[in-house]
Amino acid sequence: MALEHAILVCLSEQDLSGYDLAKQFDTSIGFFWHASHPQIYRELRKLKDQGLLVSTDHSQVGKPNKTVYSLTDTGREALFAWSQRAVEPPAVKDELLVRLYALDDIDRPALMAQLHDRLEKHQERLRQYRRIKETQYASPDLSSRQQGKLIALEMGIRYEENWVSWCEEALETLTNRA
Amino acid sequence: MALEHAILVCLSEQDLSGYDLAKQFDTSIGFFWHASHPQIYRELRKLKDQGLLVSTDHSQVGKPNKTVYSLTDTGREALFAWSQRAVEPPAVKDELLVRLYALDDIDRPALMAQLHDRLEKHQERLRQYRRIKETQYASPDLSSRQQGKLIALEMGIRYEENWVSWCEEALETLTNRA
DNA sequence: GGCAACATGTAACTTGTTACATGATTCC
DNA sequence: GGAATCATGTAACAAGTTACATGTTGCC
Repeated sequence: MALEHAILVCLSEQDLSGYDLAKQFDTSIGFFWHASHPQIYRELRKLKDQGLLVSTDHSQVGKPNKTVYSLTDTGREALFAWSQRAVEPPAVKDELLVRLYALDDIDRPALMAQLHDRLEKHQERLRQYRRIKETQYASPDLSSRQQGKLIALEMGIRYEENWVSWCEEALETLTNRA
Repeated sequence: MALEHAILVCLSEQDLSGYDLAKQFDTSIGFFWHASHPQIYRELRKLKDQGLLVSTDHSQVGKPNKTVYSLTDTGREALFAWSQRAVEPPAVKDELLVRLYALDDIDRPALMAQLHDRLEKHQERLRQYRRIKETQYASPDLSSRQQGKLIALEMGIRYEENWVSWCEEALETLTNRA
């Protein structure tokens, strides 16, 4: 129901090929809505059939040709209409938290190792977000589009900070009670 | 790949019917791993076929009969083996954050209303988590199983606190820049 | 009698993942 | 020659949602 709209969001800023979109969904907007390339190509076909996108072939020098997609007026209207619809908070789905529910029946040392691993991953992600903020959003006057992205990025930063401190405390608590 | 394991986690604590499991996945463990009832019944059948669960019919007075599932030894081993496998951090997927990426092309007043709505929902969820903590985890000596659940609940509380403060700040920023 | 909660399911569909498949170009 | 990156796809499967379907019991 919504990869469709996330694609419209990406294309509202600039025309992109499937490959470029896949890269966006692996970084940038991908921090808040991930998608794999088979899913993207499948969705592009559907959106084109619905008339929300048009495609044009671009030949490139030194690289293989690519098919670039652009929003149609109908596509931009669909994006606007979608933006008016209510959204539910996303459901949390985390295997690590589920494992904590069975603390008696799982491998404790393995869990500790997994918490360490998570801690490191969230630290790395946090560094990445902070780097992006410094390099791309440091200017005092941002366009409103950039402003929006920055607000989302702030959520990313807090989210990772939260994970980092939670992992640290969880490790401490579990060590003391071992 | 993992509802299967979340069910094993639930049944490692106590035997449950499909209906009871559905309730757990709507509250409790459901805060960290949600599942709908068709999915649960489908999974129970598979787990039973694999020999990880057995079912027994329980006749009840004053209520319809139910089928109660219990872990087999194989099931408990599968749970332990799963707990040793590495876990990836879950992907964030949030339409509201995606909308911020297209701040120029969406309905701004609608977005503000959605942020208000989210704020209220996260506040409510936070109240709920705090109530659970006070009523169910206030005791100084918790079993190790309860300890684990409390650590997960702490994540839930921080997660919601984070959302609440982010929503407040996002609303403020967007109001000033309107 | 009607509603809410209990209890269990199926069918159809959408969404998402993994593995496979192909071929171009650039750089070492 | 081989690896990396660019570029686009298909096929099969797994996971998740929504709507439909059925019947019980307790309570007002």
